[in-house]
Amino acid sequence: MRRDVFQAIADPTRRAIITLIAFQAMTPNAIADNFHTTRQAVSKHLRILTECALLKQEQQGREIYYSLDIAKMKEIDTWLAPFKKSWEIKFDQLDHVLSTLKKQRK
Amino acid sequence: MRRDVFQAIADPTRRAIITLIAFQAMTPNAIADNFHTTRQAVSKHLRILTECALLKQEQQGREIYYSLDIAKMKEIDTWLAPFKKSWEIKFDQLDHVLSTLKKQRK
DNA sequence: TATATTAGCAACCGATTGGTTTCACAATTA
DNA sequence: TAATTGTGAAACCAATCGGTTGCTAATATA
Repeated sequence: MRRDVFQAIADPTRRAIITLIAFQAMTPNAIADNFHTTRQAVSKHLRILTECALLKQEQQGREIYYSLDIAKMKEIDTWLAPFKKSWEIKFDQLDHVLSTLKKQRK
Repeated sequence: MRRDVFQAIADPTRRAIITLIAFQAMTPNAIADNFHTTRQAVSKHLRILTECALLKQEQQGREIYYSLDIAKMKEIDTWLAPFKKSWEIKFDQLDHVLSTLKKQRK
């Protein structure tokens, strides 16, 4: 089945899973503990996220650790990039102020 | 009906519409000319995009011009921002950090 | 060896999706 | 005024979605 990153992140539960495992790899059971659904439902979400390469699997004994593939997340940003310029121009002045503040802090 | 930006951009036709009208406002008929679907199908997409505030309408006589609300597009970038930091680090560096963390966990 | 744990798959279900055709209505134009 | 044009809404349809329950396979543990 053809999977699309944009279709994958359309579901709020899947976005929550992405945020959840962003820092550390987790097993399906551990992930499911964070949601009010069955383990099987979460398993389906993991399948969809894995099929579009947003998630990587690493088997450890009978456990499978799922982790986020940051490179694939960049795909969303790539699509967004052309539009991004528009709002960056709008907040250009603010950006300038912020970067100046950062430099001063360092 | 509850509309979500992420659900809105999940459809490839809707993403194409966004790209199409990014530069200039267009009428439903003009937009529909660019797709192999009926005008009514495009009208539905425009409704969904408008409901989640990605599109703005401007009536001119009997014509309605649709334009992109760039500010709403930023919402996607906002969700992406925390992850963005990860891929902005050089990838080999990130890989090193991650593998070190994994080894520490074991 | 027997039992418990971890995980994915299959079948089913109601709701939603994206599409179509048909229709209604307002604004332009002949 | 009558016909045309631009648009949205309604009704319908097959396909997909997110969820459930029940099952099987593999690994770990008593």
